[in-house]
Amino acid sequence: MFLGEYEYRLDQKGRVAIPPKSRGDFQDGIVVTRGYDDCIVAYTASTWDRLAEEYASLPGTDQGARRVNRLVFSSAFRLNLDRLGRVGLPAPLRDYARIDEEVVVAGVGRHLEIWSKELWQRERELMEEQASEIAQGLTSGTLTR
Amino acid sequence: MFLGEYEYRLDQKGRVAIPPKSRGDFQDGIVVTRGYDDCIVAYTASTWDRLAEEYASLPGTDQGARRVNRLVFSSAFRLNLDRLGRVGLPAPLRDYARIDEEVVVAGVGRHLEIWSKELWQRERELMEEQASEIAQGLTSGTLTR
DNA sequence: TAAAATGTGGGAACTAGTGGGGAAAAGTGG
DNA sequence: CCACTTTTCCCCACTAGTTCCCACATTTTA
Repeated sequence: MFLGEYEYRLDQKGRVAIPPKSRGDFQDGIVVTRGYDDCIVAYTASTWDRLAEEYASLPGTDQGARRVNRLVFSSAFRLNLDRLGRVGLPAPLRDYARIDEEVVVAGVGRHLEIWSKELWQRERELMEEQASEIAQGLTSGTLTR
Repeated sequence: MFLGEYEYRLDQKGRVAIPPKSRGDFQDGIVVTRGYDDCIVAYTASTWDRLAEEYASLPGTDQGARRVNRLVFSSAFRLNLDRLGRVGLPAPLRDYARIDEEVVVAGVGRHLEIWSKELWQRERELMEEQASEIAQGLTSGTLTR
């Protein structure tokens, strides 16, 4: 399980460090792709394989499904960590997530997310707002039992 | 079950002692994360695993649920006590709980809470004010059943 | 009162973060 | 098809931060 929040700095070659505790999970490869909210998402090889199967099983007759497939697969890059536990972020993803130099890597359960520090801080505020609302909704649910 | 209230002092490296009686509960690891009211919450490994499962079951398609996941998992750090029963508090959590040097560790049933001493004292006043009111409401409720 | 345990501080070894250089591969133009 | 240029990838070195371990002094307990 991926946890925690870590600040890193992109070097001049566009590489970012992966938190040491998580490096072992990416020994078989790391798949970076577009996340939903202007961030880059990183899956382990095995998690990606499972996701890819699900996406691939969508009906090819449906235009929406075709578009989803196009986006998902064309946005994904299968890479490897270098010996020092870094990964080079492809330019299209860097642009999408508006990453320049200061970066936050966050553990979100089954995947990592890579954010520009500025966007992360903005997102954190939104998270806190929504968390309190949603937490109230959950109060009557499973989480408090 | 965690009980009691203990004062400690953060050392220069950001480490805080865990009350001796509770140390055994964290042998398999300690998960520290953001609490709701400017404090740090510490769960045992097994308690955290149960919580994480429930959170992970939220739908990934809903933006609100994604934000909650982001907040919950990125705020949590899985650590270990050192041989002397201390744990190093990650900087993001220290900042959030405004912890500098004087710290209160409080047992709150299933989890521990780590407070800056100043905030704890303020919170204690609020607790005492509200406790009598709230207790009355609860008297006819679950607590007495 | 004595012994054990605990809180606090410091030191050393190690790990991790960052930057640079060289080789291989790919792309481009002749 | 070949040669040159550019980019990408891999490896290494240096520095800084972190973690682990130990020692001391104070407190608690028997």
